[in-house]
Amino acid sequence: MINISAKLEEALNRTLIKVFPKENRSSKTASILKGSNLVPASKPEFGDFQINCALSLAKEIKQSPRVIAKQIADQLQNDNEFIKICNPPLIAGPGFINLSINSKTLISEIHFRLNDKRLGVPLKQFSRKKTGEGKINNRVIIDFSSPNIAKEMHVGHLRSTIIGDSLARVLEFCGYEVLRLNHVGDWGTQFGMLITHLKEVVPEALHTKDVVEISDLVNFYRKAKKRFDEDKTFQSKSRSEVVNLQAGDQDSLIAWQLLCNQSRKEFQKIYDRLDIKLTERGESFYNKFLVDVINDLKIKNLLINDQGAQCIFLNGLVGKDGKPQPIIIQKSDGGFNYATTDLAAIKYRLTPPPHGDGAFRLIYVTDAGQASHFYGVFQIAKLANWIPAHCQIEHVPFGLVQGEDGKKLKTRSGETIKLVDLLDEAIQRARKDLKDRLKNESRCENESFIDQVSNTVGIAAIKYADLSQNRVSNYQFSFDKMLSLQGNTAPYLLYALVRIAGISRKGGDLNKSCNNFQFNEPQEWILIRKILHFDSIVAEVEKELLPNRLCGYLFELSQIFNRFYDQVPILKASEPSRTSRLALCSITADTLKLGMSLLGIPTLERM
RNA sequence: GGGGCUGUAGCUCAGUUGGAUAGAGCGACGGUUUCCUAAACCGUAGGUCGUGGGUUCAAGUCCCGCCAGCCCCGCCA
Repeated sequence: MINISAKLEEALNRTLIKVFPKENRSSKTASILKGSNLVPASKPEFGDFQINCALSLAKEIKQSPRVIAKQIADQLQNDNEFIKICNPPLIAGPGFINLSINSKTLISEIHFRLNDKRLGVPLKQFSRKKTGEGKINNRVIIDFSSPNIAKEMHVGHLRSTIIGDSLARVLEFCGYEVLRLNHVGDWGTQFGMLITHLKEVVPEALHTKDVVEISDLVNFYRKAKKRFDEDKTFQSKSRSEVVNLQAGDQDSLIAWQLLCNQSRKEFQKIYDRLDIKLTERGESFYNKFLVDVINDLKIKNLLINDQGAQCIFLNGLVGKDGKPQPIIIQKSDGGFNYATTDLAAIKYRLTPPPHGDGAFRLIYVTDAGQASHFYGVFQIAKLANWIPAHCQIEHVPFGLVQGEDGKKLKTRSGETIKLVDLLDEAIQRARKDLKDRLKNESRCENESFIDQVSNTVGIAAIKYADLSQNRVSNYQFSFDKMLSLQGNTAPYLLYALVRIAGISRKGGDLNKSCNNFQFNEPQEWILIRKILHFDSIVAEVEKELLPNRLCGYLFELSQIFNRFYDQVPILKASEPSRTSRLALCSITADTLKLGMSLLGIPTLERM
């Protein structure tokens, strides 16, 4: 109801100018009336929107809130645009004005939704600031997932990957050009030992293509790490290997590529299963810009040499000992660290093409533990003037994944859980649930149906459980809860869609149009109002970057639909109710499908 | 020591930026199936919003203090 609320807002502003002429407003009155005075109703029984400003004005203009509310309400009814879309305002409680949209307007919105693929969600209007290519700049970079080369993806990558993907989908839908960047850990000291180990174990890999399948990279990493910890000679070889690599030695680069490619294949398997698209651009990409970062900071007099390291001291950053806390940009041995790389990345991402990405909004989806790191890095970028005024850069933090014991999620033996295993277990459990149900209901389905359903349900459950929680807090991982058939879970939402598909199979034409919809039941009106809220929810997620708001909405929509389905006959209803109700089913299905797709979750016809 | 996040029903969590009697789900208890998938629906019980102050017509929400838990803090990312 974004367009309706905009119209009401305009009508309200016209009204407020009449009731409180601008020239007569005290500064306090003006500040109260500045900004939006129309808010969504706090409860359904209060209507669709409410106006609260009578309460805040009472003291200032020395009139009772209800008297003020009456003046506003009376004046609203003189506004032609207002009376077209809204029922007469009601004054309630101490001085609230409750507004409810009239049924004619609601029905015409329903007609509009039936033919609108975007379901009322407007394309975002971007600032007219141009990119280097001369287009209006709508480019956003979302930095998410970011596993480390030669290590397996584990639960730690789950939230970043799932939340980042959903945010990318939402922003794309809103009209952004989204660059999804996978900032993989493909550079650093660990490559010394990996390459040394590789050269010794499978030397032929360097000169012959595809002779090595490092099928278990983790194992490979472990062995290299073990040797590094135990063997002094290996250690020194590894250290010089890092130097070789950074100096661009041919063999070292080949070995490095080999490791990266192998990891890439492993990562891709997971991304394919999760249906997540990412552009890989690892840390190594920024190597050639690191020196420029140091030079630029030097020129701007921001660097301080402290014990041989190039540092920046930010105001207010204090260390354990109470002394100012530096951020190290260049180590005393001349090497760079992650702060340097992140700074180079910010610079590159904001620089217009062809020397950078030219994005105007940067989003980093990483765990909350990195909050202070990003705070520091963003501050430095600001000090160095790398962030143009129209650009925004934000860290989107999320909490830990915990087990049902409230502790960090681990296997029984205390090891990190592999992401593959997590997906497999969810699917396998979904499969078992499905088979039990088929047996109980004496249904018979073929293997491919069972595969498809359990796969979809399992992945959906994992994604939805993560997304449905406010990302800031820690999240308690539980297979039982996420796969449960009741409550705010993926299976519950999927089931609502399956019910609608069932209606369609049993002869309900969901594409039939009609121009005399008729709704008589309260369940219908509740559903209509919920459906029409979709657009403002998407707008909210775009702004707040909180996918759980969308999940909460979809769950409530499913609940309201289930109630409607349970209490109001559809196929057996007489016309025009039958067609009217089928239309509601149709838009509910479209809304659920679109909403789920913004979460990165596919849907089913039967389950 | 400094900083961040969290604290809401037995459990897991919402709470749309200060609005009306604080909401869901699970679990518990009770009910509903000649009818579109009952994987559903309806009802009951359950609260000093960690705590103490403050701001105001109005505070779970804003400010200050305190308590508890988790996380981060010099050459790892």
